[in-house]
Amino acid sequence: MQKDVRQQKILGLIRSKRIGTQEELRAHLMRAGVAATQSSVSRDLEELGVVKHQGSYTLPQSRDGHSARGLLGLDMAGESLVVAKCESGMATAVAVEIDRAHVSEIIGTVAGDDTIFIAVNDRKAQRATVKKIWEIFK
Amino acid sequence: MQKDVRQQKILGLIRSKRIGTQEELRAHLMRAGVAATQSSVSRDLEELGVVKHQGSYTLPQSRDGHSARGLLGLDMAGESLVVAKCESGMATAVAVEIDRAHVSEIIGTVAGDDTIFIAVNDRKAQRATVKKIWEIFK
DNA sequence: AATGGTTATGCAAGAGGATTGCATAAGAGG
DNA sequence: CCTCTTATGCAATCCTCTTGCATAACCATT
Repeated sequence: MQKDVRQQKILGLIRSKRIGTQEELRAHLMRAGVAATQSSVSRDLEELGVVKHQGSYTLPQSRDGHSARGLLGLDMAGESLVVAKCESGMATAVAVEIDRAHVSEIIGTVAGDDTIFIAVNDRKAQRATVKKIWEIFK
Repeated sequence: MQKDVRQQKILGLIRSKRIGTQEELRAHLMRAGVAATQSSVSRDLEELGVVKHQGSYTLPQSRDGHSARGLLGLDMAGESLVVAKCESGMATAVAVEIDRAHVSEIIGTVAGDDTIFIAVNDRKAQRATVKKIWEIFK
């Protein structure tokens, strides 16, 4: 499926560049090897919750460098693990918050000092989980 | 879709009756107005995490909060992880007990506060592991 | 090891949703 | 009103999920 890849690229693009129109975004996607029509871009922006602010697309409540309550990043490992990187010593706190959110795809979490392992069932659940956790901490 | 209804009925059935084979389960489903083949039943049981224990199907989950020495339930994630849910703070103790049992399929365990990740090789080992651990604590 | 009973699974078909592009409507700013 | 930009109804297409069939794998017993 093309959609997830495209949306990820879009997020990357609007974070790194000033993008003023959907056609402009579309051109960048093209150059990145992702074909898309303006229709799709429009629908993606809607889904991602991107807003146009002062003439360019941006994520609402954009993070200004400092991490969201201890969470530094999310990665996927294999097809049934999501790995969360946290600030030193914050993993447990972050894990508690994730647990409290009751993300349905999450089967279990184990926290170390600055890393959390999150068990899920498959790639699909992985994607959904990353997305949801990111929502919690954004 | 038929699937959700069928799986709910299955859960109800294995909780209320002693069911020893998938054909038996299938017959009960029929009587409840849900047609199904043995293939579907097999896949449902897999998805639901149902385990055959002492000759009858059952869920590896303690219903009544009161657990078998700290173990609340077992789940499978992907094809090489078993996730054990424990009472708060009990994960390490439960893990020690699991380790002591020397379950041959278990490659390693990591315990957090109330969750244990248990690494195994494949689906088959997963099933065997859930069964064996459940038997230890039952 | 063969057998009989039970359970798992590869494959292909069908059903239902999700995704997309096109055309076009709606909106925004001059 | 005109142009540029964005949103959306519709239809075609693509995918994923579900299922049954056939059969393989498994397991206990002899």
